[in-house]
Amino acid sequence: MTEMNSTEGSEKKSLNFIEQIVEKDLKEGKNGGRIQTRFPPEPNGYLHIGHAKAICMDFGIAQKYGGVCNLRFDDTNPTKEDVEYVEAIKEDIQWLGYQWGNEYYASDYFQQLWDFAIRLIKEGKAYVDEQTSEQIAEQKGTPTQPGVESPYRNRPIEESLELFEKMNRGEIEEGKMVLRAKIDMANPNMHFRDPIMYRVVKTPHHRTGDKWKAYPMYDFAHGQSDYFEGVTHSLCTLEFVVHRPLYDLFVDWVKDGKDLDDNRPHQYEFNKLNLSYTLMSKRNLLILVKEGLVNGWDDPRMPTICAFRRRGYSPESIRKFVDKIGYTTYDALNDFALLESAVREDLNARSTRVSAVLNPVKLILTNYPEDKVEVMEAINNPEDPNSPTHTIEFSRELWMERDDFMEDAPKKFFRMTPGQEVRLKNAYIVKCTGCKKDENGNIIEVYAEYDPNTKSGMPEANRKVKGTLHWVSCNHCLKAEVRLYDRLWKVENPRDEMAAIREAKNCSALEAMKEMINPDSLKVLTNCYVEKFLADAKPLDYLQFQRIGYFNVDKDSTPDHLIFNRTVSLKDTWSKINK
RNA sequence: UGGACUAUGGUGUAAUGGUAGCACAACAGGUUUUGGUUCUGUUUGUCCAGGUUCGAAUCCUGGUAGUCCAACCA
Repeated sequence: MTEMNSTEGSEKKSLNFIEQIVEKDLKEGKNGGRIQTRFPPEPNGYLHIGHAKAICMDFGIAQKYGGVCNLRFDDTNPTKEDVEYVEAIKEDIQWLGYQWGNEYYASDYFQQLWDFAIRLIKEGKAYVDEQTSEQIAEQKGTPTQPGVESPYRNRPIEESLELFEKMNRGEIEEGKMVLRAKIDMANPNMHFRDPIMYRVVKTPHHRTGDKWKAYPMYDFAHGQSDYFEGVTHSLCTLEFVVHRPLYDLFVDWVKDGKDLDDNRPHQYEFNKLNLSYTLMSKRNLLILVKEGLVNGWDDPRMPTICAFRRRGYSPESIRKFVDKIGYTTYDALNDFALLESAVREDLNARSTRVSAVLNPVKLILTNYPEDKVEVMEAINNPEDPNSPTHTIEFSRELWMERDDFMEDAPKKFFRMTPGQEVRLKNAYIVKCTGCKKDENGNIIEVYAEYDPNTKSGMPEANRKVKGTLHWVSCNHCLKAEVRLYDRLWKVENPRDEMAAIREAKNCSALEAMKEMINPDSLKVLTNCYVEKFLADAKPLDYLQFQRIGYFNVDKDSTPDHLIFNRTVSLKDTWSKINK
């Protein structure tokens, strides 16, 4: 955690608006000079990269200003939540490089919240409403029209008290009664129009079982939970701006004049992450998984944290990305290229360089002895001055990339073509002499002659040659499957595009998704060869297949069936020229 | 159309009344045993109209555009 600051925070950077607020509060001695935040996920799904942005904020602020960030599961809706998600969320946070202070649950406060609700009923600030949800919605009005008061609004306190108890004892069916705060049905802020505080849910809770039948709503739980825990800065995303007055009101009520006035949580909102070519909402991700459009929550094309991990992204690269996009109050759409540049920057510095041929064609060095095998030395990472090396065998028959040979090549093709010299990385300079084709004209073998005086390390090897190709020795390599991932969506803004398609065609979310999905988002290559050095590679090892991209071992890989994922390609200026 | 919030190059983000800067992207070139990396350079910006001020991206007024709010979700 501390070394993270030294690597990532070394550049001079201006403070974001939240940091400015925190520094000001600290200076003024608010909350006794204490900083406490929380990361409050609902355990109802997997964390995605949008959550990573919130995590970096919540944990980052506490870390930077000597405070604490607690993990609090916002588990107030048992119909959606499960312990399965609790564990996954904890794993993802830790993988990102953060550690919480305490592990809390909103369900820990059910009793305190209940007592508070009882107090509000007794003070005439809350009442049990027996109307249907449709009736309540109707009376709520619209943003442009005020609401009307419920006929139950002024019922006797004793009646509400008794009914509220019944709600919680399971004597009331779901949907038949709710507890509402008595505030202001005409308020221009919809959240003030007698918001629902409690509803009946009979699904057992993943932690409290069937102890409770009445559960608090988000607005009645969040601010109070923050207050109970001593949160000073309650950070969340922009869509909660309109909730803030209600947050403050409930905190005022629960404080009830106790405590110093500045000893209370304050909510601040920042912009959530929108990424181009990415669909972020949990609801839509769930459709992708359930309908089999992807292979699970950690399919490397998903924007979930576990998918990025499986795909070979480093936690540092995600933090670096979040740091680059910053925090503001503007609803931005971030370019996916920025994330890719962050992961390339990080992986360039740390990945082990290896040779892999994804689309092989045989290269025969006709003047190289048939039985000879040489062992060449390859540096693991040229970016690292202290880099170790590993060895790779060289022989007469090699695999090279099919794309690296052209019989009739354009001028700027610095690769294998008859009559032209190229360098074989870490080995010799060779001159192409021709090729052999099958009856359909497909190239099946490429021929070249090597220059024995140009082995890497020899003086002659310094001769200027335009191209350098990677290769593996046919008799000294491993067969592998390689999975190439591309963006899942064809359109830059899938969220807006999906809404537009659904509006135009009056179709389901699934149908709209099928229209936007990129059919080439996954290409599986089963006939690849990698150097032997990779036999022991593990899923979290960072690799660069030289001249191709960054890769890692997939979690499903076995010694008998090696599987690699492409994390991200290398920048490729040749393909641009070639277009 | 009631309320809340927002607007700086193609994208994101600084400048906190005093020289509009940085990153990504794009383009051109140097270096390179990865057409990678790296280095140098180039292009492109304060939504509009008024006002306050010696001075406005910044403050004020009015437009325009966008986001959010009418779950017994969080």
